[in-house]
Amino acid sequence: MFEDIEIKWQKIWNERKKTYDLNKPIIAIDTPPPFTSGTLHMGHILSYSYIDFIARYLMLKGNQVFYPQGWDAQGFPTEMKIEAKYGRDLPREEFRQRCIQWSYEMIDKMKEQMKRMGYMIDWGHEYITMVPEYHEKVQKSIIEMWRQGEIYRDNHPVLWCPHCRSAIAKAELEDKEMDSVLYDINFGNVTISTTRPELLHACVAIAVHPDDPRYKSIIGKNAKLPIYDREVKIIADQDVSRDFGTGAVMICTYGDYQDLIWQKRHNLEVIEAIDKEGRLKNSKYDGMTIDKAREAIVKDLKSIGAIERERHYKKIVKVHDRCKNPVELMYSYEWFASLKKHKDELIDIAKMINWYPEFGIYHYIDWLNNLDWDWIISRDRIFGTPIPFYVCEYCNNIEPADELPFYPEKAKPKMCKQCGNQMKPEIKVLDVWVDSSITPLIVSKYYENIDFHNKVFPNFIRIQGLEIVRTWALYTIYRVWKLTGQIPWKNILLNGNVLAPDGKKMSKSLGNVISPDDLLKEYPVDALRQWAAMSGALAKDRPFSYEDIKYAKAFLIKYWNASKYVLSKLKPVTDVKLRKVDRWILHRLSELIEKVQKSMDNYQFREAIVSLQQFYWNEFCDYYLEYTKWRFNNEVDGAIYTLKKVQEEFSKMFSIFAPHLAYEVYWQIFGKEIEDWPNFKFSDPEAVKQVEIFNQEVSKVRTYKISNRLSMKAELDKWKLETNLDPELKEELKQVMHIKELI
RNA sequence: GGGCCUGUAGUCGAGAGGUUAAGACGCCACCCUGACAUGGUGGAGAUCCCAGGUUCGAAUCCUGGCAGGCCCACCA
Repeated sequence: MFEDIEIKWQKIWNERKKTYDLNKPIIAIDTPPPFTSGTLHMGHILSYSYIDFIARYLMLKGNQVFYPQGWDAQGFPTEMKIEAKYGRDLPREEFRQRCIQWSYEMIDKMKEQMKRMGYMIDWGHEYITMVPEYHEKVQKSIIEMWRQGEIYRDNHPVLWCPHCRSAIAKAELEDKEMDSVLYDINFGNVTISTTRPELLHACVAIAVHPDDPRYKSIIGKNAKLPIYDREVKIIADQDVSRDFGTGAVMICTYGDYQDLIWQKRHNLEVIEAIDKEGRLKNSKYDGMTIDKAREAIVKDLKSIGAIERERHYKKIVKVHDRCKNPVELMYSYEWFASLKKHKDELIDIAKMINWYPEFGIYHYIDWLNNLDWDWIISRDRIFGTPIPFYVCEYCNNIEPADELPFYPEKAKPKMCKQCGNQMKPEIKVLDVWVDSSITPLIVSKYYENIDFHNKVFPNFIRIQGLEIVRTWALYTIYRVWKLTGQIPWKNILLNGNVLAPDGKKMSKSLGNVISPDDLLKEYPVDALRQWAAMSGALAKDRPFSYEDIKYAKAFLIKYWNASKYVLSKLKPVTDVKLRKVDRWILHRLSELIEKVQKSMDNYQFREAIVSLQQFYWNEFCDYYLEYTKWRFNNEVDGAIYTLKKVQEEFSKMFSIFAPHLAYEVYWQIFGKEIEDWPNFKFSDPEAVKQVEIFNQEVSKVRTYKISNRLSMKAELDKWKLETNLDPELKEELKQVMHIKELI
């Protein structure tokens, strides 16, 4: 129904080149570069609509708004797609090219969707993380941080998938329930419980609970490993669970995450138990796979009578989401950024930013307080920004690349300044969060145009999901602080997830996914945008609501029809005499402007859109419009002035949420585009008071007519007035409700 | 186990010390009244999760429960 209007205005907006007057202030917005999956989901619609509301509001208020869009192209999901299509054996460069090509196709699709949503993005300043120019900026930033001592390479425990032979990120873990056996193994003076006897050779201590009466006497003594005949210390730690197994545990480096904590806490030695292919090392079972070694050692332990008990139970094991194989903790050379040592500083910096909602900052603070180690910024992948360093394998010296962008395949040879040997270009790539954590600097053109940067920085606002506060927001604040000494933005706004209507997460497997494209077949764009505004409190997960979007569509139709009415009545006015009802609605309009403004200043989109809807439908259409009808036979200029004024100012405000229709309506009345925010004030409290009583009287007449099965138009000979009305409103009542005489 | 968020008609939700506790969906009845039947008008429907406390006054503030959700950690 409104499609022609949508197409008309999108064409106008998208073909217009945006220009900026550099002599005036500019407000920059840091929007999320979406991962280039090829389709926007409801969560995208929610957050990009939020951004657009803010951008349009700020623009109407007279600001120059700089609002570009980026794309987070690199990373694991794209590699998976390409692997699925072309297999695992493509040469690196060809693989990368395939990824790039695929990403461009996806970007085109998503860009079309964004344009269709009417977002006023400045497409002249798009950025894509996979292009050489972007790589260069990321690499520059990393080298700069390395110079500051923020980046280092270290041998460090990482999550390792022996099957894929790669370090993986915490986010790539999945839980899997597996059958397991808990063995009680006798160590002489103590019996420990373990599910991983094959790690016995990497046992570096025994731990018991400090208050466990069974073991109090042996704390500090040694115990002897069976088979290996090596002695380890018995230590106390409050993390040991007294009820589990025997209440005594062997600490191995590393059986699991808890082992790592204990090793650090008690400063224990490290024995590497498993190699990168998942075979044992430093043991009597070297070369065996983990499963084989477990079988073998259990047999050996049984033969010497060291196993006292076996218990079968189900255990949750962390597996790699890609191959479903158990993940090991393992030493590996990786690159790190020194996040942890700046904990307090980073909390102080975050407090300089306004968080909407305020509790968002606690997600940030809690995460920082619970950080176990620094940010691992390297990945064993292909489709990513190369790490711009050379490494000397002989003396571990590191040198940054001389020419950027740096690609290891094309890197010039380099000799180590320390030992004279040939250095190796690093072939690992950077974590994708390294790419995306400088978006405020990309937006502000820090690496291209320092004058522009100085002008817009810190950016006005960042909008992002609550669940990535601990990654994107944290890494951005950290990196931008180190690179520029400033906060990245003055404000940060957090949005929640869109759930399925039943309150569950949308997922393909549950078949409850609602897509924007499907909705747009049935609902106008401006309805979808209103849904976003109506969807509620910030940073709160909300089920998708068909009620809301249906209402939004109905509201658009209402607005359109009322506009038709107003348009049909318009004519030049000369003698504007305002009646009390005019003064009432103008007063209410003036209040509405203030209220919506306040809501928008606080990013309360729901409050703003609901105020607009309620005013327009329940006051303007349901009452005021009806009050004007009889006047077209008489003195009508006051009504025309008022209708036009409400329509004008309302359309301006409504255009934040429903730009297509609002611009069209405004265009039809004024022959130009909306260009500013309402600047209209009107106050007449006395008229408001009287008209509110009048409205109640109207209701009474309506009730009477209904209970007597009369049409609203039916004429009444007499009506007994029980309240005191002004003569003008008495006349109004007679005319509006078709009453001959008031008694 | 730790942190955070949320409990208001059948459903969704506004309200943030004083209102007859908005509005929407759904339900019932009537009305094609000069834009709109994708509409209009009216109606029924709420011990504002529970228990204490602060206050002249609490849905609103405090304390303690109970329930749900999210994130994190998690038993070797």
